[in-house]
Amino acid sequence: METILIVEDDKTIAESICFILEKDSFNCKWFDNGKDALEFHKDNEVDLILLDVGLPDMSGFDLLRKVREKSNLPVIIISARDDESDQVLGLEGLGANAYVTKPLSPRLVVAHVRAQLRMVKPEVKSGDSKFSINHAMQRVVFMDQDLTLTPAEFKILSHLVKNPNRVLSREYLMSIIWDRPHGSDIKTINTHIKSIRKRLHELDETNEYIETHRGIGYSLIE
Amino acid sequence: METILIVEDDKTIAESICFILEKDSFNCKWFDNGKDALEFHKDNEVDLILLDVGLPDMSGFDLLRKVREKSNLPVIIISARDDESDQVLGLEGLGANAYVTKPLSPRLVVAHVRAQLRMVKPEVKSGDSKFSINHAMQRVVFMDQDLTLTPAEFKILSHLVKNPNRVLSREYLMSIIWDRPHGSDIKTINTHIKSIRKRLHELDETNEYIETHRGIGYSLIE
DNA sequence: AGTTTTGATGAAGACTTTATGAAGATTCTT
DNA sequence: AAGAATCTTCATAAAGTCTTCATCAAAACT
Repeated sequence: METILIVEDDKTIAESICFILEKDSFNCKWFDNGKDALEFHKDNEVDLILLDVGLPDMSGFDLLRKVREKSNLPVIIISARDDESDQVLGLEGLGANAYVTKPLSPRLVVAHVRAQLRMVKPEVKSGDSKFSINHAMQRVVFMDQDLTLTPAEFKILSHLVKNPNRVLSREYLMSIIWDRPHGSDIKTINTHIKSIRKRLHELDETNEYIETHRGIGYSLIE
Repeated sequence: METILIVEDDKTIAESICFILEKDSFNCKWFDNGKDALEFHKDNEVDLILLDVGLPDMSGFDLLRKVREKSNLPVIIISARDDESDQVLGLEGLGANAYVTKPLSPRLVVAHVRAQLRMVKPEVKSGDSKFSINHAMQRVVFMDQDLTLTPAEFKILSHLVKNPNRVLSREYLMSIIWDRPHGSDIKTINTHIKSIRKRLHELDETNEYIETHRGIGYSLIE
């Protein structure tokens, strides 16, 4: 699952973009300043950066330059300035991949995100985890084998894989499964977890990968 | 040397872009109408298309759609219309890669061209696949035999063959079949898939090549 | 220890999605 | 305009999935 980094000091804009991206099953991280964003990018896997050039603490162009020193990932620039020289500088000089100007439409931004990610090769990259997500096939890969999962199981497990060593509450997992509010029993999650565990056991009997956290929810152990 | 195809009916604009591109050691072909451009694209290797959506003979979006039936190469749209819905349609619906609006600066256009070409993905080679596509004949070749397919079937199967091991949603497959928005039932795809499967079975009973992904769509297994 | 709370488990049935065959509508060709 | 091919819709069957329920097991609390 792709992680999008949003660097934008306007909370309203950031939230509306995040909302659409997450509904689109992108993983979305928002920072309102360049320093924290750079920090996060250093330690985490990021697939694309949405970058506002008008940041309070440091110029967005400076951030882009720092990012480009280390990686080649797609960067989409958000700017209030509709000035051509900025665009050329950002695109050509520093290697941004696209440019949108304010006032911006969240839908258009997401369209740009998809347009960029479409061209990045669908590499399944996994660190040292036994899990990775094959988004193209809507499958979770476990120890180099495709897991056959039902839609609900896929949604739950992919979120657990995306947030390893982190407890996800039943309420949260419920909200993932359904598009709209659905007055179902929270225990339903237990049953889904049960069947996910069963499928994992079929491939590896030795370990317990999904840990129960009493009264809260579940987490995936790395 | 990369070949850029410019489809633009304004000679002044086309020439100034070509001038810069060629100075930048790109190979540049200019057409003032979609038909000739499509013809050229069919028979020649093209690395990127610069496309004006306001063409006299056919809509630029139609051209983009036709190009997308056969290839996945970067397309940058040039438009006089600064209208959001057009942008979203071009970028998201049809797979354009960037969008610039008139009045345009040739330097900015070239910056976009470079930004796109920098990330062109390594081609997917269909070496050991049982499928190949004969575009000229509008045929899919399966185990060295020509499959007789209806137009809709060809469009669906060729896209599946071009994206093996990848789930294509029903919505996406619908958009492939129709030139313009068409308020049809999404279940129509099921029926087309059924008849494609039937034709494949006539040539090979042993295997299931098209896999159903519940709630999403279909994929072709290699 | 005994009681209470919470989670695990297996199975039943409700529900949803897809497959299928056939009929009707549309488009294309002649 | 007729006929053929194709596309879409529909009804129903089949398959797959989700939720609930009853029961058992484990942990927490007194």
